[in-house]
Amino acid sequence: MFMFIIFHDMELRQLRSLVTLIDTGFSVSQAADRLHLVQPAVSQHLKQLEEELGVRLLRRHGKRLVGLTAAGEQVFRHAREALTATGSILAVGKDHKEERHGVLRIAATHTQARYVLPPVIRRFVQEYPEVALEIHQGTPGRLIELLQRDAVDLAVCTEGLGQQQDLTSLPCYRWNRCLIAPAGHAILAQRPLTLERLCEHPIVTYVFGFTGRGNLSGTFARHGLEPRVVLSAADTDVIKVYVREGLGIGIIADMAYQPDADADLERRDLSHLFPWEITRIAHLKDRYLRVFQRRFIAVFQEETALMQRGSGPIARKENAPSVVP
Amino acid sequence: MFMFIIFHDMELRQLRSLVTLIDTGFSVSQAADRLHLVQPAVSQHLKQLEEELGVRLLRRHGKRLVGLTAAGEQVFRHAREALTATGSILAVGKDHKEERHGVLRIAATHTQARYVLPPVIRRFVQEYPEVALEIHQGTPGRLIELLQRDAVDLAVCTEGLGQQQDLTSLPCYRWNRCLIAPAGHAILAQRPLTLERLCEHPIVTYVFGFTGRGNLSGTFARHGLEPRVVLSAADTDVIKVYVREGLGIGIIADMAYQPDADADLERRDLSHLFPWEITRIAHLKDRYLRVFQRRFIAVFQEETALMQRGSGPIARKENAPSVVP
DNA sequence: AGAATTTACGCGGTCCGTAACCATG
DNA sequence: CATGGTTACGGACCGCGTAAATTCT
Repeated sequence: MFMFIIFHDMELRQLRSLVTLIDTGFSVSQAADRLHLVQPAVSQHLKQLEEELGVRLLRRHGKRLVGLTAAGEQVFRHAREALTATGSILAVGKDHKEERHGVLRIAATHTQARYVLPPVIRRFVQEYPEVALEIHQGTPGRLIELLQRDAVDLAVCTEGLGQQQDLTSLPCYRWNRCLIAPAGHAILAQRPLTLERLCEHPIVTYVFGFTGRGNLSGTFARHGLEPRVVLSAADTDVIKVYVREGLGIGIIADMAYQPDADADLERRDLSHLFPWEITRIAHLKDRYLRVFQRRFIAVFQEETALMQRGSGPIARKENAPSVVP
Repeated sequence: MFMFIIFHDMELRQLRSLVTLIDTGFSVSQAADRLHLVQPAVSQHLKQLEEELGVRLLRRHGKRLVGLTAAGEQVFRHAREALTATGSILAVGKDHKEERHGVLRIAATHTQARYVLPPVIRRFVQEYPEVALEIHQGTPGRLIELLQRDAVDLAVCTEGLGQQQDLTSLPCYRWNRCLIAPAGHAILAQRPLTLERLCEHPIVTYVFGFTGRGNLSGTFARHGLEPRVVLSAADTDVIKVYVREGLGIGIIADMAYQPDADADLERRDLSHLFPWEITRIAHLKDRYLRVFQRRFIAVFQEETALMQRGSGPIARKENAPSVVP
């Protein structure tokens, strides 16, 4: 009779199952679907991981998985690192194999996707016609989540990127707000525009958490003012509609005003009232970016710099700080 | 008849084979030995990697592997990241399973191992009697290599750590040189000691690349002086022997002078002549350090700070800058 | 009861080791 | 011809899918 000591190696699929489990909010079946496996397979992966490490990673209520233990949190972090690294290896391979082919998955807020990205995309597809584009839209919080779970490659975003440890972000351009009102509106005659005067009118602007709303509300609050926001939307187009309806004056991101399409609305710069916002482009830290992904970032920076220099819809007094890392 | 499209996943063992291949200087057989596999297995891993990525990773002369391609370099970097991450996961497991058990692999130069580590180790083994210690010795360059190939956990080192991108290092204590000479030697009467006076005598000191020899030679050179080094050794003990023999005066790291054992040799401080050296403790970047490994670093910092405050062999005027990151 | 997870079991694929083959210095 | 790497092949292992059992909502 012999004793066989069997040595189970930790494998990548087990880590994938763990990470996907967490991405799905601890549903083994959903994780299995995403991984194109059946539930028992994923269950087994998790069990194997816990067995091999000799530590419970998952908190359970009976058979339901409800969260991570302290050990699980640490393992999770390193598991994501490992998967990022292996993903990078695949990306390196693709880059050297067919440099001009691939998929570019971008996530952006509505304002970015609608008003900033179009010229960038136009130039990019011209340069890389064989690269398939995916544009995802969502709140800043959601964009970050998409990056973290590697559902997108790049995110274009103004808020909430600074504090994420696992992301890298590059500043691209800065913007501020402008006022829009139907031609003939009383506020258009008032010079200079002050925070107080804005408060005299009903306001239509962004929902909190979208497109710099935090800094906007904050600025009013810091001056002890309470603007009367009659409607808030996630989406500049919606704001414009209601400003046209006469519901109130609009405060929108300046790059969202289009001289041609919005000729019926008059525009006033508000950059003397509110802090500048910096729009950044972010990706998973330590992730290998394919050449066309890096190129997209460069095109984005070039196009937005151009936009700020006044050849685009927005004329600005000073030159933009064109940031290149 | 059906077409079966078989999807080969990249696996960790393939990455391990690639990384080990490089660590062994591109010998497939040696890599296989280290991995406890046979040559064909490793060969297959490498082939599978190249096939799946669709890119040549290895440069070949006939069947001999001689180096990495550009793509191989990039893949290698990320492969090491992936393995570091999975190694971290195993370490997290061990920490939560048996926090006080494990192996601590330290690499140090001779001076550190002989004169600095002993009191640190004494305290550490008292606190963690169940942790097995391995102490490796080597040149600074070798220590870095050992860290990079994950052959040791920590390295204690004065030179060459700053420039390595893949290592993290913490400054621990600073030191300078001292002069040693047999009692009654002419130089002991000379006050103050200057670089010029040192040059009047034959010198015994460290080999270039060891224990701050670079800065030592550099200092003389910057003053246009050329010391007459009659013997250089990698090892303070050897230097002491020849100083006792009367071969010359010794210039050694100050923490290597031991008042009791070296009572026959007189010591003079030389910190007014040479730059201070900072000894650091380094580990692989992004690697998870087990609690007792972190504790070892802390003990090292505490003990060396104590040493510098004058309760150890070396009395210093000012308090040491106890650096905690 | 029903949804979700774990246990049981069998098949197919594959991973590694042995052995033969090839190339280089 | 010896050293080192690749190709060929077979057996053991195990990972996944199907199906039954179990447990919590």
